[in-house]
Amino acid sequence: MTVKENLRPGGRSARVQASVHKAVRELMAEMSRAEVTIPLIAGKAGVTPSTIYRRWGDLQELFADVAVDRLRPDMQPVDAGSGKADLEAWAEQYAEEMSSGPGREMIRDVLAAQAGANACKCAGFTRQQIGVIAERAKARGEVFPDVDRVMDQVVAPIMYRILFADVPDAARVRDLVARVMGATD
Amino acid sequence: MTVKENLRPGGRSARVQASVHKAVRELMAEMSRAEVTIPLIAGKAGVTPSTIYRRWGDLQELFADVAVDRLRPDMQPVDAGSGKADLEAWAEQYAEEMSSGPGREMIRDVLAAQAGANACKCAGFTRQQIGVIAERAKARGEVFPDVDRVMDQVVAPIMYRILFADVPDAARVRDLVARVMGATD
DNA sequence: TCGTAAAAGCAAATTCTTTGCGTTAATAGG
DNA sequence: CCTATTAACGCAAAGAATTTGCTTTTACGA
Repeated sequence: MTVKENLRPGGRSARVQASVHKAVRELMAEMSRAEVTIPLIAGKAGVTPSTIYRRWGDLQELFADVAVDRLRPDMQPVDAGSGKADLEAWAEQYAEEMSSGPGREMIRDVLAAQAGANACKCAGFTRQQIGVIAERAKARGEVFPDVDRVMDQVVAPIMYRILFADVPDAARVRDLVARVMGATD
Repeated sequence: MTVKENLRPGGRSARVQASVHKAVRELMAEMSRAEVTIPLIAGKAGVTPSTIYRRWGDLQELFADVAVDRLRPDMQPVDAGSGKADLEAWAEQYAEEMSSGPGREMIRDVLAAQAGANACKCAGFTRQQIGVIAERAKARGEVFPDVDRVMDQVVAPIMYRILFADVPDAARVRDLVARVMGATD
């Protein structure tokens, strides 16, 4: 049931994984999530259903695997001149991406999977992005809050709202950033 | 696919719902989640599978429905003498319950369902509990932070950690409470 | 009491999932 | 360079879950 982490780039396993992931992404784009089935994915990917069942176990694990891939940041946080501006820009984009339709579904896919590793990985991505902003701020000689505190006071509230309530708007995100940047202790 | 909200207490629908919920809870107690199937639940509940399929749609929606029921608080927050003590006691218990094995599974069940209403309802329960603590504090003449702020700075970080990372320990929870109670703005 | 509509039962058809076995392909050792 | 080994895949049949049309039951209101 476990998906191999380090596949040789040219190996057969890697090719299968790539074509299955691609098939999932394409099918998700053209139909609702509930209509996507493993036989359908297998057909589009050019593999047999049993291959998918054996490698991923079930649809949820496969979806989670694909979602983590798509949630991996594709670039470093933009440099907006100061730590606060960097964090503000990053947080606004994060909130927007994550609260979009596809964003919410990817998060749900990640959380729905039995293996907690995927969710941890996502939090790791986020933490790393904030780490970059923090390092940059410190290199400039600025004071910048601990990464853990930013996770607690900015990332967690955004994600909580997305998951359990409404979509956080830009003003609220700025407010969260202002609060964590304003704290002096 | 939608489950009726207000069922007549003695009606047939209410009886079916009760027996199905009971069957789900019992089966979850005696076997792993992946082994619980709709035909199994139907058998235990004394209904036919098609009844469940028609009322809930699929296993995830049914699980979410049961989970919301179980996440509903069964009592008011205990009075520990002061707003801070109340919040501390409540938050510690909340963190403990939610990060337990069954707690995590219930949260995942709620979030995995397509209908976002269940998740909202859970956040509503939490908000209401905090509201009680806030009212009590204000009745005592204490200053107490806004409920939204407590949600952002205490509840959200706890939930984020449970979902995406590790289990928050009591010290960290106390730290979150201390911070939100210390803020003066 | 009777009519009505919503919900449940039943059962057949369809679709998905599991599994045993043979085959293929990548890797390591000679 | 060639062969042994092993992990992964394809195939196909068996088993289980899901869907659906139709009938029957039940609660509620006229």
